[in-house]
Order: sequence, then C-alpha cells, then structure tokens
Amino acid sequence: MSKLKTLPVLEPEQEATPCCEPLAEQSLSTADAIALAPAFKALGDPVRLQLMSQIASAEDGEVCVCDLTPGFDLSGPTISHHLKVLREAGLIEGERRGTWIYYRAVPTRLADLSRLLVSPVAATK
Amino acid sequence: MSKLKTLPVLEPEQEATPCCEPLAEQSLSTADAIALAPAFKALGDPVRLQLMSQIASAEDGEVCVCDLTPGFDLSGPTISHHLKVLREAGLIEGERRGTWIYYRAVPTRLADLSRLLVSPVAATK
DNA sequence: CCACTGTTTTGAAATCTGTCAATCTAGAAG
DNA sequence: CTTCTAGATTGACAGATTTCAAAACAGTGG
Repeated sequence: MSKLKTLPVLEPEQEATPCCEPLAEQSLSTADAIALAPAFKALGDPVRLQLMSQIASAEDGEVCVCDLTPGFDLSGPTISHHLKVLREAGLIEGERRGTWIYYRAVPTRLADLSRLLVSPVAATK
Repeated sequence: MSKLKTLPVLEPEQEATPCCEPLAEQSLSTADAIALAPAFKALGDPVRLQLMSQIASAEDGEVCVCDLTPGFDLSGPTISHHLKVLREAGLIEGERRGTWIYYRAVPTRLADLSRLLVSPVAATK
C-alpha cells in the first residue's frame, strides 16, 4: 500500500512535463493537447491567476498561505481549493514548515507554457 | 442602432489588450487578472488548444473551417462553438470569403500571454 | 426565387466548476 | 493529553461548460 496514512498535501501530483514545439511551429497532437490544456485551464480563473502571480512574484520566492488568504474576499477552503488546482497543474509546489505551508512557483513549468505560445521566428519586436 | 441585421460572425469581440508585467515581476491586479484569465481559459480545453495550434501553424497563416472540422471527432456546431470562444478571447480572427470562413491567429495576443508567463531575468537556459 | 453547402445560432441535457459551511488533520504550546 | 491555530478535505448547491440535434443564416448556382 502506497498510502499509509500520512502525506497530506505536498506532492507535485504532475509527472512528466510533455512540452512541445511552439503552437505556431507545428500542430499539437491530441495527446499533447490533453496533457497541456490543464495547465492553461488552471491559469484560466482570475483568482488562480492572481494567486499564481502573488506566489511567483514573492520576495523570497515563496509565500505562506496565511499571507495569501487575506488578500481575497474568499473563504479559506476556496483558496485552498484553488491552490490545489495550481498544484495539480504542476505550476506551484507546497511545503509545510511547522504550522505554516509555503508555496512557490515552478518556473520551468511557466517557461514551458510560455514557449508554447510564441513562435521564435516572430521576434518582430 | 448599432446592429442592423448583417454582420454575423466576424468581429474581434475583444477590445483592449491589457497586457501587464510578467507574473513573477509584480503581482497582478484583480482587474488585470479578470481581463487576462479568459484568454488562458480559452486555451484550457484540449480541443481549443489543438484548434489554436492548427490555426497558428497553418501554412498560409489561415485555415478554412472546412479543413478544421474533419480533424476532430466532434460535430460542426461544437467546433464552431470552440472557435467562437477562441475568437472572443481575442486569440483568433475570422474572415468570410465566399462560402468559406477562414481563421488566423492573432500573434500579438499569443505573444502577450507568453510574456506574462516568463520572468525575463530567468533567462537561465 | 429555390435549392444546396458551409457555418453559426439556439435549445436542451449531462457534466464540471467555484464557493461555502462543516469537519478533519498536522503541528505547536500548554 | 488537551487545546489552539493553519490548512486541507468533504459535501452540497448554484451556475457555467461541453456537446449535439435542429433550426437559422450567408453565399453560390441553378
């Protein structure tokens, strides 16, 4: 049994990063689209996008949930839910230290998504 | 009256492009998050992501809907719906020529989203 | 003007999502 | 061991999303 009882909320939950050619370079396979869409979907909610930004732009590279929650007019469980979605999308990682849980961005994941959207040729600007 | 009767399906539907600093640069305002999330949401569906890719990677920079539809195991109306979502998100633009409608990507919009995800400093690779 | 084709719109059903209240778990501190 | 606090999980519900069939619309061509 791989799940004893302890190990509550901290795993990446997202395995391989199946990054691909930029969208405009070559047509995405169905499998790749299915693998990548959840990450964009996770960013497709205003609350999560703002959470993502606050985490990614944090001074020390990480933020305590306790500092995140008061910034929104939402209940704790709701914030917790959104963080879980971001976590399962491989966009953030959480670590418990004592009473508090800290989240930080996964820059490589963001970079992969970013690269997917641009065609390197279109370096117009 | 701004809507006479003709002008069926071709407007950008998305006005200003409220692009911002990269996520990791500075925390996104609520307003900006609300403005930007729909674009990611539009890309957050496997079918739309694949449609977007096929359109963006098209040889002539544009694709006829008639060439898009057969590639999916979905009804015409469903494809049309997804195209509308992408259109309303400002990611693609459509133009009717005779019987057919052609869609092309809006590269600046993709570039804006791309830039939002990366911190220029993190040019590690 | 009528029929045909390509595409969008409408309407409806099944499923998914965002949210909160209530409950549970992990660690800290008595 | 009991209590307290920070977060996560569960359960429930309103509202949104995906999908299709049917109908409407825009051009083309009799």
